[in-house]
Amino acid sequence: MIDISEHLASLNSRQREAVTAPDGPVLVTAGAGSGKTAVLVNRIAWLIGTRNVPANRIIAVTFTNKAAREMKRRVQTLLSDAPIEPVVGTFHGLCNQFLRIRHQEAGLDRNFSIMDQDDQKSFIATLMKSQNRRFGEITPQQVQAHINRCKESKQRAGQAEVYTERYGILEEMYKVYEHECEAQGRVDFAELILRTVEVMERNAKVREHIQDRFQHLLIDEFQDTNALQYQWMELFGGKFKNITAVGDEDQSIYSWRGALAGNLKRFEDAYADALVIRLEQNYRSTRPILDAANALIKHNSNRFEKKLWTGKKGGSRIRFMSANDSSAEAYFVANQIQQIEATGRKLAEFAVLYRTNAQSRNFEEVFGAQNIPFRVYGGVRFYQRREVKEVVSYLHLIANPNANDALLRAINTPPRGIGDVAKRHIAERAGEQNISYWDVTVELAETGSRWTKMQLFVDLIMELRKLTETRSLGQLIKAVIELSGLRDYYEKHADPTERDRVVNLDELINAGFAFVASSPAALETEVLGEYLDGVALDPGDTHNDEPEEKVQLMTLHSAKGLEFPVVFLSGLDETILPHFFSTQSNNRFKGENEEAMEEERRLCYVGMTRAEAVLYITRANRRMVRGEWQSFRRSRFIDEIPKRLLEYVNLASSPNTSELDDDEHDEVDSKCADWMGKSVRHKKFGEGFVTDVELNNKDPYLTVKFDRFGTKLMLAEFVTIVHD
DNA sequence: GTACTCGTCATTTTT
DNA sequence: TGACGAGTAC
Repeated sequence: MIDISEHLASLNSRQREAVTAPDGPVLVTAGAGSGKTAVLVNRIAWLIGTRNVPANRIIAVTFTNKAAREMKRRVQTLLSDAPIEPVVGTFHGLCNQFLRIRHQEAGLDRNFSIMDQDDQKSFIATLMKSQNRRFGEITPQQVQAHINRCKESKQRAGQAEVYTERYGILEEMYKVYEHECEAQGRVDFAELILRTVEVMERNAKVREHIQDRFQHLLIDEFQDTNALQYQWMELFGGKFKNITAVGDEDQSIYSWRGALAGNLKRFEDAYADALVIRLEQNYRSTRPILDAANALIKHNSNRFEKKLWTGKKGGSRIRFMSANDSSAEAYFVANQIQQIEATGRKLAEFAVLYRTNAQSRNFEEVFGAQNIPFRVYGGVRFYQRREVKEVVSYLHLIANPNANDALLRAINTPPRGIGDVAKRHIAERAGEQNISYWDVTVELAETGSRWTKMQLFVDLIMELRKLTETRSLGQLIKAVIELSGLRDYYEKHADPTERDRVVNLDELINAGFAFVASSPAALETEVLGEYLDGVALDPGDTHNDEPEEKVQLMTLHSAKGLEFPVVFLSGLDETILPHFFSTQSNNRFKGENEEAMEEERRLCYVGMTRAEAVLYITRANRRMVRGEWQSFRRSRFIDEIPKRLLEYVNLASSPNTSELDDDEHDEVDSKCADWMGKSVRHKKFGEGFVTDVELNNKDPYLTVKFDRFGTKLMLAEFVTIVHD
């Protein structure tokens, strides 16, 4: 038995309650920075160490590979001697493992390959082209959205009733897509989960086996689960119902991808006996930051009321800067960073957050000019680069001869004289004879001298396939790059930006060698398959682990889950944050899209709660948008933050931040307590109750909801308390 | 079959 | 502004 009581002692009582909750469903709603990961990690360790649950009978699910790795690492640290690890992974990663083992039950090709969103889109585009017909207004993205939406609601092609022509085309393409995926052994992200759910539902033997095996199921970031993932949870945890779900509806920022924050409520309703624990103590941010974030998120109506608090004393006001234009905004940020850095902070402690990727340009230019090292997260990922994708499609074709679009990409890269005519010929013959592109290519190569170019390509692939048996992955990738002529092609290219691609080719070889070192697979041929899964499911960051001394630039979405001592939340302008699309109506009769607006507010909330000590909010009157100057008004979100928490600064301000003293805090808190929720009477408006209290120059301003006159803002002296 | 030019189009993107 | 795909010129 492993004693983790020492670790439990470092938790607060609510956290401890969650960690040591008895068997049965547990729902933890955990505010930003309230230690939800600590709860999950400690609960796993407690189950293994104290409750003697075998580690391999615990399954924990996260959304990102990074989070999964982190969780594994921390559990391992807590249980230093434990020989077996719990099963920890992402929804997609776990489903992939499930399907690899049971590809027969799932009706999948043994070597099925996984398509990421990009692959899926271009696959659909290719299919649409090969249909040789007009699609009117319908784009591949729309078909993709349709397919993914259907799969998320468990709908297969042809199951929906078709009322409009448009919908008919979408359904038709869905059918073609399904058929081609089947034929080529391709599986998209949604399919991984849908297939798993289907097998679990259909196959009682598999279901019972899995349900018996996993005594405990834990899910992180529950607000981000979609309908299908909820069903996955019900199936995997269906026998013991020892399900621990952790989430925060206020941090739900992926509803546009099908995430249903309502799953938290659904869980609470579905498992009536669930132990519900709310974590509201924040360990990350100072009080002014928290107060501001709380005040902001309170403007969302569709949420469960909760208030984050901290035991921390002190903390400076949020510094708000309104610049004349976007470059002044960036100069201000650069300037503040330089000044604060001089007082001893490291560059990696600063983060600049923005709503859209396009905003990073401002900062990149100015930081470059000011010699501030920075790192931009996101952008074009390593495995999305053209030259990398080219090598990867060779690998796909080597591993899976049915991968038609991999063949199409590889066969003429670098250019070797096999153009559109030849490709079309391949596609047609494959269609007529119902065989793969690869088989056609082999046939053509054998039929005569007219296709010598194809013979060379076939020889190349055959040779490379042979190498998989004797060479390591790194050597194989190297061979692909050399023998295909890709290296030569890029090295001799006239355009210098094209020549730079060679660097990425070399990096890819390194990645191949590094992967083998960390891969559990025994055979070289299996390593290739695992590597390709990883490319799709866990492309990782190219420069991930190096502890860099650089300012971090990223979108609000990618900042979720991270924290930084100093945060610059930039672009707080109407139509940027909140974004233009959420200020638009999706319905002719309503002014704004309320749901979308609330998601923007949550996004802003996520950004603010990333800050530990210092939070800046910046904006600009004018910005360059698509090559034109545009004017902006400040974001409504700024007005939703109480004035007393903001310090207005300008370009010339030094970062000596003004402390908000605790007395003032406490006074505010006690004044708020005096008035919050009380029933009051006003001479003219009659009776109502207090929904909010703000202090302005120490005078309490009340927001009062009157029975007959709606909501009014007024000084407290104009009303009298009727009763508590 | 390949290289260039022009027109179009622009949220967020864990997997 | 700038990235990307389609269409045109070699």
